[in-house]
Amino acid sequence: MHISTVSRTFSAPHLVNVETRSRVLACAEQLGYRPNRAARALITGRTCNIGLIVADIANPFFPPLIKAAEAQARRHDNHIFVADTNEDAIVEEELVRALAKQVDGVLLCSPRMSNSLIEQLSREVPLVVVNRQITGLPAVVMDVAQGARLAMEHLIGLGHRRIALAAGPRGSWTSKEIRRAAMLAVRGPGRELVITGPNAPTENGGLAVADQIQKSGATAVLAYNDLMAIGLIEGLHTRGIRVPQDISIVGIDDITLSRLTRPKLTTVATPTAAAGRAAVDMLLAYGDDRRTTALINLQTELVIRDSTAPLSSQGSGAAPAVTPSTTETPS
Amino acid sequence: MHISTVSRTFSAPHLVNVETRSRVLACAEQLGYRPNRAARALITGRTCNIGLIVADIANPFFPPLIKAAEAQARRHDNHIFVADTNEDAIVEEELVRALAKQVDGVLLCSPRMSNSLIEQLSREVPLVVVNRQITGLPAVVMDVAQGARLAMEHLIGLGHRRIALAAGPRGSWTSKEIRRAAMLAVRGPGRELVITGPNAPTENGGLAVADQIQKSGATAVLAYNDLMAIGLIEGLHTRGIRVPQDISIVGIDDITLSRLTRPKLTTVATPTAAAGRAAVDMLLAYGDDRRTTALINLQTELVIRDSTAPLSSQGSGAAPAVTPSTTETPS
DNA sequence: ATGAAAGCGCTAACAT
DNA sequence: ATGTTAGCGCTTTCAT
Repeated sequence: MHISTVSRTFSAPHLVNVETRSRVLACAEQLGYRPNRAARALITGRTCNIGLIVADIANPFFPPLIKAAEAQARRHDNHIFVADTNEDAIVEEELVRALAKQVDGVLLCSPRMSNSLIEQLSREVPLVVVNRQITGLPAVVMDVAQGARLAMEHLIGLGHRRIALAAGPRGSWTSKEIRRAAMLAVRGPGRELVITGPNAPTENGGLAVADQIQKSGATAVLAYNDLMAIGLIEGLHTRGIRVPQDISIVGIDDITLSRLTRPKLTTVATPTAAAGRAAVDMLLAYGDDRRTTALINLQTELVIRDSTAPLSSQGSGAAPAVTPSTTETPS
Repeated sequence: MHISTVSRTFSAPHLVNVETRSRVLACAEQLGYRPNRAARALITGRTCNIGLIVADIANPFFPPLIKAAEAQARRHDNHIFVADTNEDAIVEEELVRALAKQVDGVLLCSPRMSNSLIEQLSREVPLVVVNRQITGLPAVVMDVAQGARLAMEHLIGLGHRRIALAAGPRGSWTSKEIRRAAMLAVRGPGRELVITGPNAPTENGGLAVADQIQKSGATAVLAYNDLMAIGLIEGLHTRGIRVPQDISIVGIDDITLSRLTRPKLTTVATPTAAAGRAAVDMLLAYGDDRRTTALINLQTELVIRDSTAPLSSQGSGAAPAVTPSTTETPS
């Protein structure tokens, strides 16, 4: 029994006699033998590894995506390299190049690079982009534009007329989409959209815009993501502005946290786990017909909780609640 | 200029003429050439990859650890495979074996396997264990025993006498440590420790014990982690029991979330990022002298926030607050 | 159905 | 300081 038979037993079992096969398997079992995938990759060109590059592992938006992608990859006997760019476009590029040789493809989540750079990199290694749409590249996006529209319609329906948008970081496709959709949705007589940003997509980013929001006189805010929304609520709280009594806040993402804060956050739910799975599937399907540059657009939905309220029950906007209309008794 | 010179330029630059070296580097730059690390690993035996196995990526305890480990690994030009066991010991074993050949070592975070299995696996691939102490194996642990003691002393200092412990999952070393320390700390005249569990280390796990906690008559609870503590607060809330007025709750971990819930959670802060870094350093130092099985024990500290209060200001324990002593006026 | 041999991209002796 | 050679563990023709 010789080495190539062993190889066939693992990579093309049907080519080997049933009996020999089981003999090989028995030996392997006993010796704890497993084919070395790196060596195999050297000749087959397939590493069975996937790179997953995210902007910030600790941002609660990503872990569900990473978890789902990892599970899906493993279902197809692939493993996942995870890397964190710290929201830095330079690191991002370097990371793709560094991983290129040891993976079959890279999942680029919420990239901050330029389109042209991404296109260039996609010539060096198969790329699937998540949360961004680039002509000619396979992508998985979540329909945040629709989500932003729903959020704005919700706020308008509640009577709000002056609405603020706390935009996301520079280079974020998602932020641009939200901005575009928000402008469209708010457009109308007597309505106004105030845009602040760019902001860091974090709690601190939200804290930092509280001041501008207060001054803007907006009675409602759509934030780039839940983390910012939560920071913003904190910031407004310390300024004596109550949510939702004085101002309504809507987030985006529906991270686990948003069900647990007080008030519970009204938000646009994005299907992050589904996105992770879809991205992996897309990458693994790359080989089958590589010219098809698919685009998967996942639906979002508005989850109404406690951080939004009708304008009528509110004070006169983001100014501290010392106006006549706010003569409430403590309850 | 020949192939081995190119190789040397990258792996032993000092052995090649300065001029030739820069010529090689220039060419490489122009062609976008990078040494294939898988091929290199085949001969050197070093993959420059590290496996990181966690119980649940989506559990907010892990992302800061993963992020720190990834950053530290990259600082040493290593990459990280991340895998998720879903709290399943079987998956855990399979994962270690599957990764063994393509990494220089594996970081096993909060493993649920038996000690003997872990010892066996450590003979197949260098292992560093996080959040668990196994004689003879390099480990990074956080001193949760000390943390649990601090938490209990805090509660006792507040006048609590009947204290509950909401234990963690079966197989968790951390849970055992906490239990041991809690029993020691609570021991004393007129004091009693009520233990419930094992429980899932999640919000749902906390929700699920709310009932037992209520019936236990405890006036304070130490939970296995913040997630459980938060779930427990929710569960108690729906039963009309207020935290901290009716019952005090302490969590463990100090995840980001615990600063953002209402009430803000009193908790034991565990240095997860430091643990991630330390574990990577330990693994990379493995080669230097492999017999040294170090143990790093990181300090924890108590962070007092709003979920704990003196017994005197509380109702008569976990029973609904309809006792005479709770005749408070709304404020 | 199995064996023999070449070669994936690289490094590490060993020459020169 | 550079070239030559063998071989890491595997897969894949090509023979048999």
